[in-house]
Amino acid sequence: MKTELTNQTDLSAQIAKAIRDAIIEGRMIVDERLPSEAELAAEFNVSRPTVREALKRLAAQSLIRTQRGAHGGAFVNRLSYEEAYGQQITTATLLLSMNAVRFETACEARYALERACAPLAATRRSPDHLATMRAEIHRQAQPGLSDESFCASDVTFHRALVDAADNPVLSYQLAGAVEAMQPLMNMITFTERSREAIVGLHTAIADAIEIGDAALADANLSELAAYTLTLGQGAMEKRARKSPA
Amino acid sequence: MKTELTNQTDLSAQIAKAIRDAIIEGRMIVDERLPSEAELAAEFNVSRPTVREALKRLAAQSLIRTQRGAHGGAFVNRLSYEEAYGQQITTATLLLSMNAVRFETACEARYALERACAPLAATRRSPDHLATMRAEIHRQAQPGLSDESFCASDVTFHRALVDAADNPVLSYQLAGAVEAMQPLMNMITFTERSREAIVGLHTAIADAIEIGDAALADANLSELAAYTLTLGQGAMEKRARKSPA
DNA sequence: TGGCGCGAAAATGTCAGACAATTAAATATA
DNA sequence: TATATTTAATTGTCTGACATTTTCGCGCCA
Repeated sequence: MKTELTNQTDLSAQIAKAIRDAIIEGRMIVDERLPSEAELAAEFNVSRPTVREALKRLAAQSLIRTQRGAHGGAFVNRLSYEEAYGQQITTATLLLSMNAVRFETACEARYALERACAPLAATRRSPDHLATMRAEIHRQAQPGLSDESFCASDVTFHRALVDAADNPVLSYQLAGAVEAMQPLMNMITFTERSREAIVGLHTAIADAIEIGDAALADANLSELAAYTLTLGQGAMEKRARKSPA
Repeated sequence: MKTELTNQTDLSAQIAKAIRDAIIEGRMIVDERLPSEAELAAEFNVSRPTVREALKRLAAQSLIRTQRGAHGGAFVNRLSYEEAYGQQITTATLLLSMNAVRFETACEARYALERACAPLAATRRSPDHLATMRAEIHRQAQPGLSDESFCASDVTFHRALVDAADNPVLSYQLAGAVEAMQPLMNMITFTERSREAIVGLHTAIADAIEIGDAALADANLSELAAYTLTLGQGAMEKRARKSPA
């Protein structure tokens, strides 16, 4: 079968779209093998390099995977949560860094979403998630921890909190929101006092989650949100004074 | 400069990663022009088709755009909210459809996130967003509307609700959650009674948002969540009976 | 002097054909 | 029967060429 293409845009983009649509609309199912590159080239009436460019586009979105060898080829890939997390994080991080998103905006979004998880987390938290949260709190209390490590630990803590809600779709959505904040948080210099305050709130949150008190967890998260906001605004002001427009 | 590559994986994947890292880490800024394909080929010591495959991978993620012609080339692309929405939606939709996510899980995630927006929406809603919500409610009350159109209108209504929170980062995050639900919702056959109930709740939500009553909006959203859940469970049961495993 | 057309140059887009590398199945061999 | 070898299919990569698009500058003419 020869499939018609216009010559308005890149052929490889059109071919990629045609295959992507087939996958999204369910005309191709998971693990189904696509025709070989040579066959696709014949079908779309283009050369093999052009087909390959199209396939690479799809591979970049984790829509297909390729195998070499005799019974190799391109297969429709089951999009795993891990892959989806990764794409989410990349996209969210770039979106924030490239669009001059205000610290307040990102912070508000992140804590609004995180508070949505708190009630579920309070109900369903497993010992595992609680242990992770406690371990990260302990790490954060270590003196001599660099600001970067402190932030990284903060991210791990919050992801454990989100994962405690035991809803993979929520975890997927939140991955971007939590991780993309890290570059912004990394701009903050954490004083000993501010670390102490954060560790205190983290502990309060973990306690509330442990005893299953959703309202208390929510209240503490709110407080943490407000505190983070003031820290961030301070850091942003300092930056602004150093390099005025 | 010659950049070394291993021969463990695809060269094009390695090249794409090298460039992607440069963009993410800020070593290349928005609108900066990449070296020409020939120059990249020389730098990485590969052929031009290989470089092109790498560039197509990046283009698929909207990280670069290309221009033909004399002063053309590949440029670092400012990731717009629109592009990010699109990727979000594609990824979220596939994630749900390919991983046999239960209706309950998706529904819970969506409404949890949406309720996070409600308080902000109640504070900040613009006449524009309210008008969109009212218009969609009106459309939903039309008799003879197909189930698909009803669902599409539902999505528009909820996106207006989310956008009313006036936080583009939140809107971005929620785009996937709201849109990805549509295929699942499309499986539901809406009776006249259920449409009436939904329109009623939508109206109650819009009213609460309009008068700025966050708690009332939240309560109505909760009720809508619960109602949607029962509708969905009914539909899933019917499907299960029709085609038992 | 000022606009207009036209060609040169630079870059991406596409093609054709070849060879390398990898993998699984079929076949031959001990 | 178990193992080694061949073979075929397929993706990965390279080379070289040509097509197309776009900008720049030059010469021409009013």
